[in-house]
Amino acid sequence: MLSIYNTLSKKKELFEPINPREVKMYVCGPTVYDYFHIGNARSFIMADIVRRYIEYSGYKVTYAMNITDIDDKIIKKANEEQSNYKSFAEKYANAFFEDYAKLKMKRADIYPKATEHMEDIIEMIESLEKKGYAYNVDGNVFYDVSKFKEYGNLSGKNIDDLISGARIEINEEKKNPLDFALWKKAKSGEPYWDSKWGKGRPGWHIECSAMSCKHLGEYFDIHAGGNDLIFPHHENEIAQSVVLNDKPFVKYWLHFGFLNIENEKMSKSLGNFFTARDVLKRYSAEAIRLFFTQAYYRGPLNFSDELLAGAEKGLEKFENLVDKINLELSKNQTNRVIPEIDIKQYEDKFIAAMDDDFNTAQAVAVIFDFVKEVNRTIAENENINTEFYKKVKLFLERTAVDVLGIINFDVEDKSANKDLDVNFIRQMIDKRKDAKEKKDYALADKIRDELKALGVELKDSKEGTTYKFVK
RNA sequence: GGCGCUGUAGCCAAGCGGUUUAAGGCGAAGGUCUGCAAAACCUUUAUUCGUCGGUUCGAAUCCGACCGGCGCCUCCA
Repeated sequence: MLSIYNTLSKKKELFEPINPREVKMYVCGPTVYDYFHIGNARSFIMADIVRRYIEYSGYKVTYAMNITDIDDKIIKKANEEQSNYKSFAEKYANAFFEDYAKLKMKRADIYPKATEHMEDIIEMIESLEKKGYAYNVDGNVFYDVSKFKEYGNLSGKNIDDLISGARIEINEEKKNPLDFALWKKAKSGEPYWDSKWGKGRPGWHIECSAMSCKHLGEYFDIHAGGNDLIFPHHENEIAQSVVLNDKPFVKYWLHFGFLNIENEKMSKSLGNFFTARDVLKRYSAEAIRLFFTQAYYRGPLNFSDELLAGAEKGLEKFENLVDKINLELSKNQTNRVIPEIDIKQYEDKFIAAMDDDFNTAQAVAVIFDFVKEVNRTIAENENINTEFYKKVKLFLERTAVDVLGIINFDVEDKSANKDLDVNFIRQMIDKRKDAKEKKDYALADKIRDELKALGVELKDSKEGTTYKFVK
């Protein structure tokens, strides 16, 4: 049975979805004003794994990730570039989808955009106003936090402490410094939508309440996001949705730890970030995912080149096995031995690990243990039946591919030199074989070195020489 | 100041009361195989879990104090 740490109760809880076979999940997506960084990627990837594991567990998951395509930063940056906010946001939304796919994340079922839900948002604000939880000050509409008794439950804060805190902005229009904007009046030149309060745009928090409600319902199973969203974003969403729907909002709240650089939070404002796009130029998606899965999703994690390189190295162990499996599968050898391997045991361990609040580090360890046993079995047995490789592949596909996304069975052309002719490689291998038979090792090594320089690595085995492309 | 996270080998990181005289990965050392490589496999690499006390038959795991790192409280994954 799966248990999940719920930020709301600050405990691990047994996962029991509202509907027995179906899970509704909402993840706070990007504000499309820039490329997302590798820290953002950690949240998205871990959310992706949570979703995939729940699917693996037998549930149907409806997964929604919002795209915030109107907000202050978008307007500001679009202005700086002298472009229209709409095409500006679209450009980065497209970039988001590209990077998202490159990181091997499974597409959400729906990507609601704020600008496409204006009617729902406005309706919600009107309704909040009607219920007495919102007030209009000259075209700016605020949520009256003092009216909502449970405010602070998620983040473990209480209103009095927050008020006495010195870091809250002073805004003359607000009754209470904690009140937050539901509707922002448009300044001249800013994009706007018409409403009963005048021309303006929605505050950030209301869009998630509106879109999650519309696409997942008033009360749904999982809402996830980075740690920094707990307060005020998610707290505010709760305040809005609970009042509007008069029922609880979300059953399980999941929050992801930060990715740090030298023990400091990676963030746009600190400037210490790498875009996912740039990191992907140097490391494979699988290495990035392996790196993230080797740590607990809730804790902080340091990012460095050295660490990523280590993950990339660890991945080679998988890749070599994958190459071997693909090769064997192409042969279809029957009437041979099928060595015994207790796959069930590994699957049980994998499930036990993931069931324990998505302990991916443990799950990855199970995969490494499995791979080690498979390699040992291959080394110790000759004439292995293809059936064995099929079983091994099936297990890896179900776990390391479909859930964790750290292994890839598809043959990818990693060659830096795409013009290399395969026939040429074959010829060189044959030539080297002759040289080896004549014990002309100097020539054999020279050929191997030359191919290596072209990005082709040779491997000799009893069954002949194989090659693979390397970066 | 309030709330929360965190301190385990050279590095990263699981474990959170007995099944562990502490998983897994990277790195390092030795070995098997090989003409040599590469890969793979085998062996070694924490008598110890920030420090000091306490609870317990038993603690890395619970409690207390102390020391250190980080985050949120303002937009932020």
